[in-house]
Amino acid sequence: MTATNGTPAAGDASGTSARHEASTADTVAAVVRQWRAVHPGLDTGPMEVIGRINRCAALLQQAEDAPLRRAGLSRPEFDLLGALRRTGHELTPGELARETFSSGAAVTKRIKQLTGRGLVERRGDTRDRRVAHVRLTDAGRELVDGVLPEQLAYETAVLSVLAPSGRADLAGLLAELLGRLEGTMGALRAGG
Amino acid sequence: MTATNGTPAAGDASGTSARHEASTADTVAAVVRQWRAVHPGLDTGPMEVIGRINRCAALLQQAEDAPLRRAGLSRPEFDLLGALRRTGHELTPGELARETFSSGAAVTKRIKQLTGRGLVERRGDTRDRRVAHVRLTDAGRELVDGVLPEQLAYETAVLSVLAPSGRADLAGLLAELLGRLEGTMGALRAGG
DNA sequence: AGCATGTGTTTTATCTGTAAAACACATGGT
DNA sequence: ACCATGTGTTTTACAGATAAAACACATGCT
Repeated sequence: MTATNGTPAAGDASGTSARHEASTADTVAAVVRQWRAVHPGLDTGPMEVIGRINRCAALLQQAEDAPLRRAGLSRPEFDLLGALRRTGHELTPGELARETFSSGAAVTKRIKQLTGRGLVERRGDTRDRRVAHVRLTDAGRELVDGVLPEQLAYETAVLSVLAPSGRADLAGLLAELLGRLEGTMGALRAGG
Repeated sequence: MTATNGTPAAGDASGTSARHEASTADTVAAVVRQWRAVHPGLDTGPMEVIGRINRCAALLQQAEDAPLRRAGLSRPEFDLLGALRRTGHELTPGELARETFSSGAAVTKRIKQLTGRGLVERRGDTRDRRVAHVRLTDAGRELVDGVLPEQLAYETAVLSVLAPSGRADLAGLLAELLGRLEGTMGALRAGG
């Protein structure tokens, strides 16, 4: 254990240490401060949004795993079962892939897994024999219905660190960002 | 701070709230609507925040991969190199693991990879022969310094779908959430 | 009917991350 | 000095994801 580095910024020679977000001490703010010290010319603004979204997502997913794992489910598995539950009808593997934002191959594996555990069932389409239809078994539906309230309660507890108005504002801003993002995402493929 | 848009349906129990979010048609809103139809009693509020954070993170990471992959880097690799660059000094594998929020084993593999490509170098500690010290090579530093501006420009372009005030509000709210989350995360292990 | 083409799904090869064990070494007590 | 214990790092075994190819079948053209 080297005792030489007690303070985060090792070489803050110039007095350009901005004070904007000293009160909210999150890790991303510290990282941004470091970058600004090394590259004073760069606009680090986007980091404060994107870095925090990524970090929040990582922390929240880790937290969400807790109630899910008690039910023996991974998050992708729960997403698949949830898609079947909330749509209320059968879905094909392709539809499930689109609904859960994962690849077709991943969906195939998950269906195989979940079928083996008796949570979903498959049947072939009678018209088009390429396609399959996947539906929840009774056990699968009961599992989802049992886990979802726990999941939501847990999420509510996690988000209770924010005031209700803050939660609403955050949901609104994220909705705006996400809506525009999902609409625009094809426009900047090779841009820069 | 206050959202300047129409108030998003935070706790609307009656099912006639379809119009508010018709303008911001994001996928999460549709999913939440489906869940409310199936389970009218559940408070789906947290989904609108957490679901959107997860979805935004997925979309943004996919987008960020573009400029990174042109440099032949994955995001975890860039995070490792970036940690070395922004701290300005050598880091041990353990420090790198903490700094990049990944496991020690993953860091070991990445270091091996990046060492093979000549982007980082290792040396053993002379005092404590268990620990290693990792530093950027000149090529590694140049690669980071070349990629970072592209990365930030790309992120700026992606975030330009939001107004500057919206970006600031979002960054502030996420900072608050993240700061509290990072502080509290140990308190609700088995809670519900 | 026969064939080219497109679509839905699965398989294969490969890669990355993780948990748990193994390993290497320092440290402190005796 | 010796040993028990703790810490930093690496290895191992394995689960999971992906891209690309393979596969099965429908559809439309001739």
